[in-house]
Amino acid sequence: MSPRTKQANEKLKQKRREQIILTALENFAKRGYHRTSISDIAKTAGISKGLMYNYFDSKEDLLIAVIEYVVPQAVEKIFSGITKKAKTLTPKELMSFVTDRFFEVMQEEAGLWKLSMSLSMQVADMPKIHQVIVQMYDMVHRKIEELLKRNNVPDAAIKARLIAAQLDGIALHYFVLGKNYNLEAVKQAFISEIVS
Amino acid sequence: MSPRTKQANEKLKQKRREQIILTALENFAKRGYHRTSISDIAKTAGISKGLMYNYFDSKEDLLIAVIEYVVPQAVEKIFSGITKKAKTLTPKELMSFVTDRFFEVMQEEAGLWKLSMSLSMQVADMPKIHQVIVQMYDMVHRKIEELLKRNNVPDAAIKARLIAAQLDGIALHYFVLGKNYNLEAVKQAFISEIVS
Amino acid sequence: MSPRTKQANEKLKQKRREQIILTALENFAKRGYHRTSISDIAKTAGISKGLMYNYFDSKEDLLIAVIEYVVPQAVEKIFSGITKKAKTLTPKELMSFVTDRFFEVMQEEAGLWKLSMSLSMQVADMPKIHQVIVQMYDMVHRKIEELLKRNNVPDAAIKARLIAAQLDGIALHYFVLGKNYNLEAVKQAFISEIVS
Amino acid sequence: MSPRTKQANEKLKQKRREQIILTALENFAKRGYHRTSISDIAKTAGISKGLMYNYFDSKEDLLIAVIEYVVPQAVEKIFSGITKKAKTLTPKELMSFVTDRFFEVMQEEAGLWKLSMSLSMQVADMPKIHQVIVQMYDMVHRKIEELLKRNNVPDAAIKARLIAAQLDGIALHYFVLGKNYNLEAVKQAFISEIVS
DNA sequence: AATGAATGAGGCTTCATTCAT
DNA sequence: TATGAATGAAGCCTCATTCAT
Repeated sequence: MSPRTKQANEKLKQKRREQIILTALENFAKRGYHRTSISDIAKTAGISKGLMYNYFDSKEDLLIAVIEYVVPQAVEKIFSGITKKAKTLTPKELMSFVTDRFFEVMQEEAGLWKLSMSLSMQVADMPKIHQVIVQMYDMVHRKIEELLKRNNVPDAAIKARLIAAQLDGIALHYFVLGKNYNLEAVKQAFISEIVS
Repeated sequence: MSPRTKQANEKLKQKRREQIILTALENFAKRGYHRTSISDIAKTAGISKGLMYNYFDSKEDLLIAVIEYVVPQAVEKIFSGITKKAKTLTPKELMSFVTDRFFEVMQEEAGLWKLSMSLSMQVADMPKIHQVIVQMYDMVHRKIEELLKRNNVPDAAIKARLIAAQLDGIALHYFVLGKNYNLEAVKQAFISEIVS
Repeated sequence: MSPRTKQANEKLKQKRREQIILTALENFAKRGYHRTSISDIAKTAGISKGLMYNYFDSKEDLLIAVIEYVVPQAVEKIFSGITKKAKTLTPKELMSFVTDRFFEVMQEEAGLWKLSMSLSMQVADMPKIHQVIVQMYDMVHRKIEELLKRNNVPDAAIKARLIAAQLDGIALHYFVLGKNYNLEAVKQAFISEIVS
Repeated sequence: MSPRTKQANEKLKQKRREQIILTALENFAKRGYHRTSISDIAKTAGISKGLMYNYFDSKEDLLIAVIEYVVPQAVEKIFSGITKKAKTLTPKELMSFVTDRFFEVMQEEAGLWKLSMSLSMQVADMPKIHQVIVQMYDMVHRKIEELLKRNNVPDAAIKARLIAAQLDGIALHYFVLGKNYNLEAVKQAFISEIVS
């Protein structure tokens, strides 16, 4: 009687949701949130504008969904495998490993990174998004802090903030300056400083 | 009509231009570029929308003018007085002095800072603005590099990039996290690391 | 498949139809026709949007069905029992009885009442609905006229129109002014005038 | 220097405002508020949609403006000249005179009348408009009450409500039934009742 | 030089209706 | 019979830009 099984339907919906989110990220990353229209996204996703609103209540909601969907994945990408490696690597090696992962993911997910950075600066009047972004930064701070504690670094909390700032700063400059930025050299310098 | 009048006019025009630019910065900083309308700016500046277009061909042109006018001033603010101090301070003291200035200016000019950071991330299709911003970052890199060279720091070029990144990263986090960010502690930690 | 099943089905369909109609009335009454969506109604009725279109060809058709189904019931409510009472009550008592019923039903069915009044004013391009509403008013006029004739009131036809107008006018004002309208006092005044 | 004098400009703006208001009334009256789009109004008024929003902040604001602009004029039309006549006519003649005016204006301003009646029933979620309409009904009630007091009618307040209800009810029925409603006869009956 | 009325394209969103399943 | 994903037209509104005055 019922059309499609509920489960199959739910799965399809989930797929569609992801498709929209990824298309949105792609668009937002390319032109920024405000310069991207719902129309753009729908067109890129090959669906009608109206359908968007079956999945997300508003453009802002879509943005939140994008961030909430993609950011944890990126963070996970960076820090994943750490627990396994934790047993075989020295703390310093771990730190170096994570840093490497950071730079890899930053380049792979440049769109996401740029988007969240530009959003970070202009969410004063978008409280929901502000909150999501704050949580994201907090999470990263905490993860780095944990790593430092394993290394018995004193003042791990503040030190974590310094390191996170440096990484984000490098990302910022890399995105702005592009090929003119010697990312590899900066990365090596960063690692050798950290590990020293 | 007379040459005098022409000159006076020219001066007046220049003044007005500056006034518009500063008003625009104020508005852009407060609500972001896209959420600020030409109407808003004209109203705040106390002139008509029409007149705005006698001074700037488009909204984007105005944005460029803002960046071009204001960014060098901020950079100058940070590094000004350095040449004078250079004679009386040790290199390390100089470094510490500049860092202090950086944090002061960052807080004083938070609006400008946020604006240029958010623009930095989404200038793919705004080449003129991209160029201005690139120059700004380059200038800062060079200034820090000079300072480091005075301190006989090896690899001054790369080191300058690391420091600049860290400063901008701290600014980024500070703007996002606001009161929840312990700027003072981070700043002290940064300085003591630099000077060590 | 068997005739029995067909009959049962038919009955079920009828039940469902009524259920949709009543749900629709409830919704239309609460938020007005235009501010109520088919989605709203389907959700409230616990069925799918698609199924709605098995029962009604369009939203306007549903509206017509609502009016056609519900209005006669309300009229009936007011005048029901009259023939029985006619034998035991004096004409004046009857009149008073009906008036009481009118005010009762008006309050019980406020939603329906408001809906049909607001529709009454803007049916220029909805001829079907216009017709239903016209019939309703005619029916009421005739019923009142009959009552008056029993009372040997001269010019019963015109008088009926005056009374009907007064009742509807009171309803109108009551709906608009709500608690600020002293319905009880007005009602008493109306009855004492009628009966005098 | 300035284009047009400010006064001339103000006058033009006022004219335009009125033009929009009257066009809007015409449209709202014909098809109701919800079935009339801003587009419709702009088209009828021969202006762009955007211009509407130079004069009114929203569609709802426009509706309020329509009512506030037009209702007092209609009320005035009905009750105007009363103070002059008050000296030469007996109270009953006055009452009859006002009633006549009511029916004239109701027919002349049928659009406005229908609009405000239909709105009356569906403003539950438009508080601003509800308020305006309540005020309108209050005003009429007070005016009638005053008239009755001159006639030394007891219970003038309640009586005024009854009369107002009757008049509005007649209007309601007249609008619904159109040519099938014997307005002239009803009117005569109403007047003779009132005056008796 | 200066105004601000006017335009029109485009943005976000809603919703009646259809149709594959 | 029943679902609800999907469409697309239409609605309200904003705003950069132009232009008559």
